[in-house]
Amino acid sequence: MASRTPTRTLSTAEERRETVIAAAIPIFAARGYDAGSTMEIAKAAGISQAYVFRLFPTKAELFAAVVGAASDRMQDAIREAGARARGEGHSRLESMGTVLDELTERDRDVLLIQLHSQVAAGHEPLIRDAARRCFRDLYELVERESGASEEELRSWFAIGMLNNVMAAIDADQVDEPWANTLTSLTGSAEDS
Amino acid sequence: MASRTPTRTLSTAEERRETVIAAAIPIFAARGYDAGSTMEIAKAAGISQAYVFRLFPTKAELFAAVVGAASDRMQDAIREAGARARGEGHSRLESMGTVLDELTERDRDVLLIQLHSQVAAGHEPLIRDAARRCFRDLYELVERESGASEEELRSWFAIGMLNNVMAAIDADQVDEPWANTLTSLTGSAEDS
DNA sequence: CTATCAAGTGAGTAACCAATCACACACACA
DNA sequence: TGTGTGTGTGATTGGTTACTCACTTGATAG
Repeated sequence: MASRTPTRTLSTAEERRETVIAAAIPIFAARGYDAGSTMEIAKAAGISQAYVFRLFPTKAELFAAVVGAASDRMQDAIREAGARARGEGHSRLESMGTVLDELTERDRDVLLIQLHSQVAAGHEPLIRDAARRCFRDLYELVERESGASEEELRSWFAIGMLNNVMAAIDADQVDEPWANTLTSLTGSAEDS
Repeated sequence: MASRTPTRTLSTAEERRETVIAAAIPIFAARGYDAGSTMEIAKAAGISQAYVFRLFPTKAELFAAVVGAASDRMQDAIREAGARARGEGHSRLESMGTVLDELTERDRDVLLIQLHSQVAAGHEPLIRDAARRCFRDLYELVERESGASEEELRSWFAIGMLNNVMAAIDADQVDEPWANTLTSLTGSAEDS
């Protein structure tokens, strides 16, 4: 024990946890909770698989941490959009709409993590809690930032879920009416 | 022994396939593609695991068949609602809205299968194709039955995806603002 | 130099799972 | 009665997985 003088703000183990989470995001995003293996993640993070389990007691807890990180990244994007809207005098609700488009284009992994957390929620209580927490935090943040009505919030989340699913099945690489309609972005006029 | 039981008929392979698909639906719905095992499905169908693989060459093809069956069940519900709307003189688009509510309440497994097919699409081409086919068929059917605009179709599917996700995380068992708003049904006026 | 303790690993283990295969049984028809 | 075809299974295989444990390394303080 004999601990003293916290000269380091982040412990090394804590830094490693960040590394592992960052390495796990693309893997879980691509393969999901069940099919994404801890061995693969360990290799991507440059550590042994054994050490993954020293940093996170179970795979489920690692995944829950990844979901939390993805949620944080979404929240940052939303706050940023809110601030930008205030700065440029746009409607805040309108700018909430464009957040989804930006995320769809730029941070696809985060959307996929969210989707995977929702389906893994069905058979892993820890993940179910993480997925619900993600919704609660997002909901309260968007409500605060946009001042939108319940009906508007419902639509916003609905479009978000549609975007997630379209990303998951790579619908933007299909040139058929359903794919074109369901992947068209919310904020943009079609040509510009 | 008990040598001569009168006329014990063996099932035809096609009948068995239907049985297996029916048995697989709740299992894949609850546990997803990766975590739902063929052993579990075989037991639920009352046959050996080996025979599952005689009826379906791979697990992915079994799952794709399950997705097809789920898609058929959704299409039936939609056609029925369309016919009912015509009979009762309701707006057809309006009745399309209530289809989702009914499915959410009555046929949750079908919604979950759809959701699971979408996430498994990411790492299994056969399933990706099944998921896309499901969307295309559904899209064309709803378009035909409702005569809705692209914007309306987009909203309809978006709400559908939101319902799927809320079902997956059992949001209706959470009494918090986000859960109450995001699970409120489309067709009903709100209570209290 | 040595004691200490956290960071980190190699080498497992037990369980599980998709897929295979040789074989048994039931039926129809000759 | 025999023969062929399709239904069905027990036993197994090769591979993967989450998770464990005994152990080493490296930094730091007295």
